[in-house]
Amino acid sequence: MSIVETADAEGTVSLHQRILSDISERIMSGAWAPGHRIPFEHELSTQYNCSRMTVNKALSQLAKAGLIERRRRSGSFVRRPQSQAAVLEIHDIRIEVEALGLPYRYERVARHKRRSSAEDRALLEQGVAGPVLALECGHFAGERPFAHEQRLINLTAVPEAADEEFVVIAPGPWLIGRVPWSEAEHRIRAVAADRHIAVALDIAAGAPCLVVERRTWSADHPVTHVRFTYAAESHTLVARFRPSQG
Amino acid sequence: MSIVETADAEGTVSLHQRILSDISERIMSGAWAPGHRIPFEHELSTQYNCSRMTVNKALSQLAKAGLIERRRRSGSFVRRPQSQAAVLEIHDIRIEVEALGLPYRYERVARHKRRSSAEDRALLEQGVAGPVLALECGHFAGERPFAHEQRLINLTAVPEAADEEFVVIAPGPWLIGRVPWSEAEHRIRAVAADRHIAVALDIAAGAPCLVVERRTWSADHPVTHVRFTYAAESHTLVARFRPSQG
DNA sequence: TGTTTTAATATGTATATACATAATCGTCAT
DNA sequence: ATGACGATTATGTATATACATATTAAAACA
Repeated sequence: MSIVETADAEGTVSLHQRILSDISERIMSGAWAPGHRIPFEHELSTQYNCSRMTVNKALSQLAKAGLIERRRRSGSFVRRPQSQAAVLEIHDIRIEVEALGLPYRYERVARHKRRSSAEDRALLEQGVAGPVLALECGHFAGERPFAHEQRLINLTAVPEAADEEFVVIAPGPWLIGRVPWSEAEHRIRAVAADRHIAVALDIAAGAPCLVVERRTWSADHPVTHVRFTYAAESHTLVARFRPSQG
Repeated sequence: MSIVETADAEGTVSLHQRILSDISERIMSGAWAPGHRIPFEHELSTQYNCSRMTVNKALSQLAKAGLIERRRRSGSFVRRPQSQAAVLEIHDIRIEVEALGLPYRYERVARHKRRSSAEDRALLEQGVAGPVLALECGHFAGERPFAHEQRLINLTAVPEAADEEFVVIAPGPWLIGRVPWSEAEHRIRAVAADRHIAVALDIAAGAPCLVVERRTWSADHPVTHVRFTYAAESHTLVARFRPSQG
């Protein structure tokens, strides 16, 4: 997402939006190089014939987006690109499959309720042992396996999950909207399919797979750990770029 | 990144920051569930004993962050988490290697200047044929290959690159800071190593690899296409979670 | 000359005010 | 009932103003 909002059909944008996009344009195009001092608020308010507050609103947003740095008494300066960040959109698998024009099918393979093992606790980053729900699910695109899901749900954080069989609804959509998440972490890597995954995805053992692991917290309590395994041919993650972001 | 700024040592935060974090806290904790109508601006301005403008500043930021949705005449409502977006930090490979405590070494394997082929144009999403620079580079962690880089640079967009040998400096760091980028796209997938990659990374042919491809534009002109290939064991991409983001 | 004090300046935050805009509600006529 | 229409209401944007705060430049002083 760009910090510049797209104008609507009539092209009516607010003044501070226009100031923001004008300046952002000049920075992006390189016309104002990193280190360059952009005009003072009072200069811009004269240029645009508006109040300083309006200019301030635009510049504050640019500063928050990391495009400029503001220093009292000195002015505002174009920042040099720092950490490059890309936004990964994490879609629902059903949506992904249907976007391919293929019929989606979900299947619960296994479901076990147990007291968390040391391994479970490591995956969940859970402090003390407690009840967990371990799920294994298949996601299909047409007849072909699309992704294999291995999930742990912390029943201390989400006790209602104990009453759910997850035969009809997949745990992902079930959790979303029910549990407010505050933080999560993704790990993405390539692995060779082990025997178990090879059978589940109907590929050769040792074939390359993309693994996306996600750990979710809600208010400092671990909620779930999920590992999606995709056969190499079936999946590419796409990330849009975000300039800036301080 | 949280939209709630961290307070400084004395705990002095501006009032609109406090309002923002109070509300954000209640949403994150689930106290205010999705669909809940949060108090009107005039109610909050009474509660906090401040002007409506101050409340508006906080709520506007929450809306932009995607935590709430604002509807005229109706009020502001907690949004249910929509598209989940994760921020991928794209680091410099040198930094990544050095973070592992290993000595970093860069090596230019090949460099060809040529008129762009149909394949080149497809990778760059370049309209018409023009001069391109094709580079192949190795990145090493200690003695082991860490990543293999295959890059195309559009010499129409970056003519100075034609004079650079890229023996000492890697093309990534060279381009960064020199070319202001405005947009990019990443594709991440797992592949089996072909003969060429297997030799370059010193792994078996067919072994799983993580491929990160990046295409960069600057002011609508394609600048570069790069493909990094990592041996499966050597690399995991980590993404932090961003709740919201409309 | 070197140090301290003071003034000037740009940004940061907050206020009261004004009017625009979109959506909803109630009323009234059909 | 149903539709038109005006009143109401919450948000959206912008203004002029005020004072706080950080930082730098200039002036005063030892």
